[in-house]
Amino acid sequence: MVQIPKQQPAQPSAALEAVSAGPVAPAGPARGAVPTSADVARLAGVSRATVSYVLNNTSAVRISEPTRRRVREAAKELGYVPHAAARSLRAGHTRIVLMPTPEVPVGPLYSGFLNELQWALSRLDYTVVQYGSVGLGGEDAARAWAELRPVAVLAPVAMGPDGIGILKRSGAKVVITLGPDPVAGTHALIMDHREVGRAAGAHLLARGHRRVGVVMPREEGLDMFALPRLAGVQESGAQVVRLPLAYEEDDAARAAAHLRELGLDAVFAYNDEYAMLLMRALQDAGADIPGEVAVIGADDLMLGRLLRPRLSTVRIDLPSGEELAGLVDRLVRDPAAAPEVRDVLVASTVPREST
Amino acid sequence: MVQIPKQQPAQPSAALEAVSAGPVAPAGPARGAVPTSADVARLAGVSRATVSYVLNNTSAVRISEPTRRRVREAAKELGYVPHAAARSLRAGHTRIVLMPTPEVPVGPLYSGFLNELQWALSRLDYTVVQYGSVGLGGEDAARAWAELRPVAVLAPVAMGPDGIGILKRSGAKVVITLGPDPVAGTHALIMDHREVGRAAGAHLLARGHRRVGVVMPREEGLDMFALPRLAGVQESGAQVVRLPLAYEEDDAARAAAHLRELGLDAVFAYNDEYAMLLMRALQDAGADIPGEVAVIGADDLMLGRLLRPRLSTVRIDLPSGEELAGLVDRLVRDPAAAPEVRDVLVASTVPREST
DNA sequence: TTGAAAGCGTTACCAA
DNA sequence: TTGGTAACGCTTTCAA
Repeated sequence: MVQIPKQQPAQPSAALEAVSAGPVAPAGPARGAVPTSADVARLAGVSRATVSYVLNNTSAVRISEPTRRRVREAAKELGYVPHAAARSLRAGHTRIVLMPTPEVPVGPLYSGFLNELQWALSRLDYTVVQYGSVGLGGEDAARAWAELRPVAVLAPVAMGPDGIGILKRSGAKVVITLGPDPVAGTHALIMDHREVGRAAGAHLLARGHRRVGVVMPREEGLDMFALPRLAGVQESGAQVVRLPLAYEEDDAARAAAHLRELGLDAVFAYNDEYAMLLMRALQDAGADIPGEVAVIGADDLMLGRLLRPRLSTVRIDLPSGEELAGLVDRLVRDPAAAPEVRDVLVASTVPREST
Repeated sequence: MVQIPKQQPAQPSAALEAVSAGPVAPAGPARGAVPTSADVARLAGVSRATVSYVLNNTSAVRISEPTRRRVREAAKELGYVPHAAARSLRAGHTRIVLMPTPEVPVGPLYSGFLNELQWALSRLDYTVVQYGSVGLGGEDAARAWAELRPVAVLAPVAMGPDGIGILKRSGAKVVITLGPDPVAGTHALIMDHREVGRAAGAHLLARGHRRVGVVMPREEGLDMFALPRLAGVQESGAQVVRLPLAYEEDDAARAAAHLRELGLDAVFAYNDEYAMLLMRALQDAGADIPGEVAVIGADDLMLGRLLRPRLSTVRIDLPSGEELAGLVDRLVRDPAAAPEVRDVLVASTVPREST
């Protein structure tokens, strides 16, 4: 209460400008400074409130046409752009949807899915933020994400109940987990890749193959999908041998030789790309496909249809990005809705010539 | 001045809490409300300033160990997470790097590149925001982006000088365009896909092929790359025929027939995937490759090595994501640096068996 | 129809 | 060593 009580609480920035820009009172924004709505107001000769009304087309208030024009012209002249952070600070919420990025390139199918989802969300006027958790554990990652106060989070499987609690408590209206298992207290899109393995295993068994090799990519980060796919094959009742395979020709040749030594009569190759790699190595070594060994991939990529023999595969249907974005939007509007658990991964075999 | 004038200007939220949560003054945050640093301060019995000092490890100030502990415990108990928007509002800047997403799936090479870049930026502690411009024209898009006050923008080619002006004026320290041509006033990473076409054309000419078909994907959005690649082939001096091709087997069969009718002796197939598609159609129609018609792709994907004949291709080297992220970081620290124009796309032919 | 002012959650200056 | 307070840019209620 000693000095400068509350003399001119309204125009502090104007004071700063006077210092840095030169002359006195009604100056424009300082050179190099970003114009604010106050600058627009000053230039248009109105109050900040009026500027806000005009630029947001607030319908509850009637502003005269001349005033509107003056404000708009001032805004344009200054190149004024509203400040999203300030706006959402005031509003108390954001339109941010957080999508933690998978750490690893994760195949054309899934990344296409994420991409589509992203676009669909943008179209619904959400701001999609990709956040790398970068070496943070579950809870630390959740805290980092929570700083952005996202209205919704689409979390990969790693997220546990604690992380979810942190996000919810920070104001996230919706947390949706994508993964093999539901997490208590939130919506879940179950994407159980065991189904993929099961489909492949059942198909191979039906064709009379018992001893099945399952390709396990050596590439980091693919375990997330590879392990459940393996488990699925095992559940189908086939006799399973793991075949580690790096995405390189040399390693494929080695794996092909190994596979023949083991006397396996079929291979589930993780996906179509690894299948193509391994199939080529087998053919180069003189193996007959599917006579000596049957090969099945997954993801139903175009390339499978182009191989000879044509590659059998497991087709994976994921919901469209638009559909999912719609779900997110619906849940944001009605956050009280009971946790929804949806099985969204549908696997079906596409028999072709390689099995 | 009728009710509740300005009695307790300091604790408005506390007042709200009193209403919704029950008892009087020093309550915790209202149930369901997001805890703020003020809540932490209250619980720890210190001021907000002290909370800030403790949680940010401000070195300029010495806080007693017991106080630190009290603050930290209070924060943990409440599940306090700082509010990024408030922080950056106060700070006057963000660590947001805006990366407008391409509207279309754009091939494994480029999307891998973007993905890598994104991770590298996260690792440098930037927040990467993917923004879909969704039908906004250049300037409107720029304005939408500017609302986030990004410290840096990595813009696709579309951005013109006006858009750049808007971003710069809104406080973006760095704008980098990715595209075929530099834009005045900013840094540019020149990715000139004509080089790809030139390399392919030169290679085919050197092998004695004159009449070259150039595959033009019918898929939307790929023109961005396809047109310059076409132009590059034309510049190489070959006689060029455009071959529109959708990424489907049927259309490939049609295109293959058409190509043979035209008597072309070589094809540059846009990329390896289209090359594989077309090559298969040609082979199925009984064409000898490279005897009757030579085929060259681009991007040097693994699949090219697995085809028979092995696919010749144009290898594209882009800088690593880490390198680029480093560049962004350097420019952010030194925004005054003269605009840098770097040619980052290096194309080299990888001759194999298909030419 | 317009304006004044409060307040969103932070941090940083200055005083105690 | 700690606390009070102003200020970041915006929206919105209340008054005029």
